[in-house]
This record gives sequence, structure tokens and C-alpha cells, in this order.
Amino acid sequence: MDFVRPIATVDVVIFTLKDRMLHTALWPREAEPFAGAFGLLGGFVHVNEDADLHACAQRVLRDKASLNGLYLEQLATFSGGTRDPRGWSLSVAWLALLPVEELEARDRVTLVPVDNMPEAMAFDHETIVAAALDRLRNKSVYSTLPSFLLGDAFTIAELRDVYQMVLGVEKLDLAGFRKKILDLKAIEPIDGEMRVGTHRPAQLYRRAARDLELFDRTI
Amino acid sequence: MDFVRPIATVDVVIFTLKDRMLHTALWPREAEPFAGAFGLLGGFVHVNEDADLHACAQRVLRDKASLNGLYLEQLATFSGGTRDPRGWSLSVAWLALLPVEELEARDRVTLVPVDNMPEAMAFDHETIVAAALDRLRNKSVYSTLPSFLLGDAFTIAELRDVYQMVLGVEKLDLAGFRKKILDLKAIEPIDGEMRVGTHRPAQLYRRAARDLELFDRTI
DNA sequence: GGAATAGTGTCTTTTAGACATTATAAG
DNA sequence: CTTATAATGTCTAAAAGACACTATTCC
Repeated sequence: MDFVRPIATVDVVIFTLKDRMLHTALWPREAEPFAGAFGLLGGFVHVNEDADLHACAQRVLRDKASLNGLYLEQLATFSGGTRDPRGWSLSVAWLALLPVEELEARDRVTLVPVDNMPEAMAFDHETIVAAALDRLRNKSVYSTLPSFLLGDAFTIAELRDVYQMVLGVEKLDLAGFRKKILDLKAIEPIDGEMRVGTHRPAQLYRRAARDLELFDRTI
Repeated sequence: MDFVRPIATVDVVIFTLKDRMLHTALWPREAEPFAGAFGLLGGFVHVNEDADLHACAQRVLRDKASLNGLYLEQLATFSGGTRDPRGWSLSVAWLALLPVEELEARDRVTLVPVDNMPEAMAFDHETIVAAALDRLRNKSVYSTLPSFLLGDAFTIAELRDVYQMVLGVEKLDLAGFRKKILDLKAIEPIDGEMRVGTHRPAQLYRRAARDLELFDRTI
């Protein structure tokens, strides 16, 4: 109890899709330390305000970027005596996904393609982003995780594209993907809703479950 | 910076195999809060002593249970204003695996079968143990994780038994398991070393890699 | 030889992957 | 009719599962 307590913060790695590429949302830091450098959205834990760390991450998203109701899962906790010049600190990192429309045009946010991240970022945020990208790519193979980068309605072809962009693969066979994703009952058709274009209209689908679903097999 | 900082601790969920069943190591708490109740091995973060949280968990294992060099991975961070009567706290939980021989006969440790945990434990330790068990079971399907419950040399049949006990399945076909685990190059024979008994001697194997290996496919 | 477990081989079923075919819109 | 993409079906290759068979030890 009478030990010196570490600094406790949360940081959120936000991923979104833009121009058919995965991007991370970064903010230029206004205050020291690392003023001017790019960093993740983050903030101190407020023990009088936050019920727990999940609520803390939600508060930071809401107050600093007006973001609500997006997909949010705990990633890992990063720590040590040297990552923050102000003292021994730990940061509980979170992974967030959302469609780009809900993020664009927010003050000062910069969307950076994940394969072109700035070399130097505030604190150990390069490490945190790398870990988040790992988590996203690994988990996408056996879950509905990438679907949270889309809005409420999407076609099977659009969903396949998202998997391809996240996993960085060339061409998932569309027929095979369709069979698998329907067989897994991960998505369900929205009755009567179609995406139209200069071709046969496509059935629109939604996720069958509000929350993340894990599969036994691979996508 | 001038925010009230939360209490910061680490807790370690130690799993081992005994009597062909998965067990968790618990300790009766000596001090308040929850004196007398069973709890995980844990302790406060010492910012002057610990390089980071991993080092902190290792120090706790070493100082409180004389345990060194076991498998240790970060699980998740549990938090909130109500889990510890002393105040808003966060606990960074770790998952540890080791052969029972390295754990037995340690002062006051109690090995409890995972399907027979005490209803009430200190803090939110039931939740932490449940999360650790989930992680262990899920990750065992596609990794060498269960092998860390064995010592340095084991037969393929012994390794299969460990997978069965961890996953709680009846009978993984031994021939299929042998093909798969060798095909994955997850283990390698120890030249000339055999396990003898009242039957044909069995080749002894070791893990091919010191660290955890993840597979693309399923066990 | 009998009992027990190690280790190999084979057949069947299931799943994945490639790709051809048909469907339905716009222009 | 052409172009474009949606959706379905079919064939093949690969993997998983079941299980028979052989091997080697101790007694």
C-alpha cells in the first residue's frame, strides 16, 4: 500500500480502412513530453471517474475524439521505468476498429497507412501499434474481427475485400469465401436490401452477432 | 501527472498437471484484505526494483515461491474501484505453466483441480483464473503451449495426454497426433534417449524451440 | 507366448481450392 | 448485345479421422 505507485494510462490503437488500405489514427501531441511527435490517443486513469479501465478507454475516446460505440478490446499492458520521462509508467493498450466515415474530418487526426508508420513516435507507441497490428492480423484469421471495419450493411464481396486488406493477401477465392462465411453463420442477409450498381444487385448482410465471434476453423 | 494513481499489482495464475488433471496453485492469504481466503500469487509493483511488469512478475515468483525459469506470458489487466477494498486498483495478470515436480512441496501452496475451484477467492481472482483457463485452452489448440507443463523430455504419447487433459477431450487419435506434431516440426527426438517400461521402449522428444510456437493449423 | 504400448500404413470422409457456369443488373 | 459483378455448382487436391497392422519390450 505504501509503495510508490506507477503512472497509469490507457492508449488506444484505432484502425480503419481508407483507400483500400489499413490505416492507424495518430494525433500530434500538443503537450510535453514528446510535444509535436505523433502518438496514440490516450490519457491518465481517473480513479474518481472511471469504473474500470474499459470505461477509462471509452472516456478517452469520447472526450478526446468524440468517438462512441466502436469495437474495443484490451490488447496488453506496456510498462517500464524508461518509456515515459516523467517516471515509471504502465499503459494499458486497447485495440479499436471502426469504419472510416465515423472517424474522418475529426480535428487534427492523421490517418497513416500501417506499412508507412512514422519511425519515431511518442513513448513506446511504435511497439504498441506493432502489437496491435499483430493481434488484428492473427485474430482475423479465425474471427469476425475485420467486419468491425465496415458499417452496418455490406456485401459478401466487400467483406472479403476487408479480410484481404487486413490479412494482406492477394485473392481469397470469392466463391470459397462465400461458402465458408455463410456456413459459419457469421453473417445474415438483410431482407430485401441490395447494393445496386452497373451489374447484378448484391445482397446486403449484417453480422449475425453484435459481438466478436470466434471460429474453429480458418477463413 | 497530478492525478491520484491507482494501486498497481501483478497476479500470476500458475497451472500444473497432477494426477492426470489440470490444477491451479493457490495460497491462503496471510494478511488483510481477504486474510484466510485463497488467492493467486501476487504482489505490488516496485518501481524502484522492477524494470517492467514482466520483471515484476518474475520477482514475485522468485521471492514468494522460489520459482524461476518457468513459462510466463501476460494475460490481461483487471481493474476497477471495487475489486480491492483498499482503493481503485489494477492487476496485471500473468499465466504461468510448469511441471508439477518443480512446484510440489513448496510451503503452503495448495493445488486445486480447475474444475473444483473454491467458490470465493480473494479480490476478483475467480475471474482471473477463469480468463487464464480460457486462454490456456484456446491457445493450446494451435500452439505448443501445453508442452510447458512437461519437463525436458517426453514421449509423444505423454504429450498427447497433456493436450487431452488441457483441452478436456476424450481421445485424440495417437497415430494422427503423432503425424501432425512431427509434421509441424514442433518437437524433435533426443538421440538415443528412450522411455522404458513393460512394453516397447518409446523415443523421447524435446520441444524444437525454446519459446512458444504457434501453428497455422489445429492440433 | 501374452500383455502392453510404440510406431506405421491405409482407407474413408471432410474440407479447401480452383475454376466453370449461370444470373441479373446498366447502358 | 456487352460489360460487370453476383451467386451457384463441380471437380480436384489436401487434410483429418478411424482403425488395422506390425514392432519391441517385459514377464
